[in-house]
Amino acid sequence: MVTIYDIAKKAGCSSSTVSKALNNSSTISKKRKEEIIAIAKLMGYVPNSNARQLATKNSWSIGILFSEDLNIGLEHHFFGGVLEAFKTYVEDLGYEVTFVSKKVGHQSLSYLEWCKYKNVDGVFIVTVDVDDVNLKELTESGIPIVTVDNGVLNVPTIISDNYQGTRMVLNYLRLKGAKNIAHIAGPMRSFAAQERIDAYRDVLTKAGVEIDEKLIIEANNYDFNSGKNALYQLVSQYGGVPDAIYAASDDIALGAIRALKELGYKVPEDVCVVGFDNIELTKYTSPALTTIAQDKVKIGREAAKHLIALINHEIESTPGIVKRVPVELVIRESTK
Amino acid sequence: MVTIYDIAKKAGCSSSTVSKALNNSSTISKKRKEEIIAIAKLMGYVPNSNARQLATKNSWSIGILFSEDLNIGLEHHFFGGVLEAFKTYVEDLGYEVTFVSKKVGHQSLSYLEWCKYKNVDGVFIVTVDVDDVNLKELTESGIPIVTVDNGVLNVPTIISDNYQGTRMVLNYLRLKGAKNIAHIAGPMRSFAAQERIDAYRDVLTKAGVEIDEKLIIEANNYDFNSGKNALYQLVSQYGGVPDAIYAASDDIALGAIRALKELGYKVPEDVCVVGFDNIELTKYTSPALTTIAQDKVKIGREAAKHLIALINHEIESTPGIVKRVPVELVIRESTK
DNA sequence: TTGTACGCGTTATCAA
DNA sequence: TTGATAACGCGTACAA
Repeated sequence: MVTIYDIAKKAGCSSSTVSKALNNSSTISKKRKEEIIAIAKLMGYVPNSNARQLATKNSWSIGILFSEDLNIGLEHHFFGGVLEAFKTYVEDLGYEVTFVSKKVGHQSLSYLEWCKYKNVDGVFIVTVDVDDVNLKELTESGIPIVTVDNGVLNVPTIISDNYQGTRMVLNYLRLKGAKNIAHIAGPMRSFAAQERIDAYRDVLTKAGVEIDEKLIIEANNYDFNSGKNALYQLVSQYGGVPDAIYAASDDIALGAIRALKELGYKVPEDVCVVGFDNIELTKYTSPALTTIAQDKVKIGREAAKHLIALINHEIESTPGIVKRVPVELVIRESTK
Repeated sequence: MVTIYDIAKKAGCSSSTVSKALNNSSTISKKRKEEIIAIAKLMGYVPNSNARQLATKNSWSIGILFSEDLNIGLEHHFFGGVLEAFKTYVEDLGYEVTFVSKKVGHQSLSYLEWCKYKNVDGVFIVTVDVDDVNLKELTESGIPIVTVDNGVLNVPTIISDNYQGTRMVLNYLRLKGAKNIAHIAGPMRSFAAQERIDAYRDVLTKAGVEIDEKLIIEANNYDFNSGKNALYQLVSQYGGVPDAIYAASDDIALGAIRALKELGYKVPEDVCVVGFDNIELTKYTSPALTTIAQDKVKIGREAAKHLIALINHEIESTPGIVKRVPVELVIRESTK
């Protein structure tokens, strides 16, 4: 490893002069500076992150909280996409991105301890078990934090505009002539699920439609099988099929469609179905799914922007939703 | 921030004694040790990563090379899943996981420079543009590296057993009575694509089947549209449809199925189609896809194991495939 | 404009 | 068993 001392020796100057040259200080002659930079390059000098951070007390690093305790992880297209956009944005600003861990060497640490250990400038909570005992300690620590929808609400949150999405779905379905529109909600522990069901009620009520509670059902989870089960329950409690179904996720919608097929119904002829997310493959299912597209890239980027602003003290941390990202209605074959 | 000096003051001893207590040295009395640990806990002491790493010259950190220059990224289920399994494994051993970046602060760095800057113990190449000029420098640097299939072959590689998978597909299809079996290969810049097409040729030849070059076609990419286009080309060059199609990825298979439908063919009645990957949603498409399941978790974990062994000098680095992970044939509705 | 000297928080050596 | 003291590599007052 070549250090600034090695360079100093070769350049015939002191280490501090080298340091100045490398950090383009203004208190150094242009000639010396270029000379030193040339030598540094020649010798293959690379600064040492630890020494630099120790001296400056400045980490330029961001922690990612991505818990795999849940059955939702990196491979989940939505969170994966959001994280990628986030990473791209902050790396371009010169930050490094490290996963928050619960261990360092042989020692176990809490999230907060790890963040202090690494002296991260901020944390992006992507997914986390909201019941994790370590979580509260972290969110209340004062370290800049942002999150995307995942139920942690005492932290600045970037989230899709669920109301807008729901309104677009319902208006579209009603325009198409659907009278009774059911809603298969996501699990209520998810904030997005709550927002969507609230919006469903609100939009219909404002449109003068009386809410039929039999048309509402909560899925156990966001996945395919939960959607399938929910559909069976819905048909049973409603005593038949509605004109249309608004599902809280694409996976739920696909599960519902599968159940409908099993029951002998056709989509969209007998029932229209709309999902939420716009995951890649819904383009290719048959019928291709009409859905609300969430803007993963924008969500990730907005989360990054917000976190950087917090880090730079340009804004104050305010718990709850700080940014709503517009969604889009993508019309395909599952509605007519 | 509380340091070992603060603890030393409170405990009435020297900082070096504190250090010993905290690192469970054997040259310290049990009583002192417990006393100091108690005080440290009371004061909320957390060690400083930078200072420790600077002193020990030991980083306990692994870099992840995950390039988003390609149109394949974190949101890709396969690589996302592999990375997650990798991360879980190494974090449990006490390593921290950081994305390799091309910038630090305002300065641009090559991959290798970044790795030196951070002093990482090893690198896991998940995805990368194989033509990246920075890549060679990194792979030849001597830093422990592993990768999974992505075309970088001068590095220890963990990969699915493509031969086994191909053989299972072909045997199965032939058993079902398929005479002419087409292969829609992946792009040849991918090593897995090459392996699969080679296996296709070899297995059939060994079974006494003469290879009909008209039954082979290379898709431009691994995605849906490439599969769709490839199918049209295949039908055109073959002058009809074969009994069965073995596609190099699920996305390709789904694209092919879509094209077949457009042409008025039924799957599996007229043509059987088999994919490769077993991505989540293929369970739910109609027809549900018969495919070869890749074991993402095992691949990620094996990559982790191998890298750790390299880091610990338990093994030597050998370029090329170091581990083949078994695959599994998952039979669903797209074959009969 | 340059160099000296010290601090960042920790580990490690060696003498006490 | 404990405690000075010197690294580790870098940045930065402050003096020259």
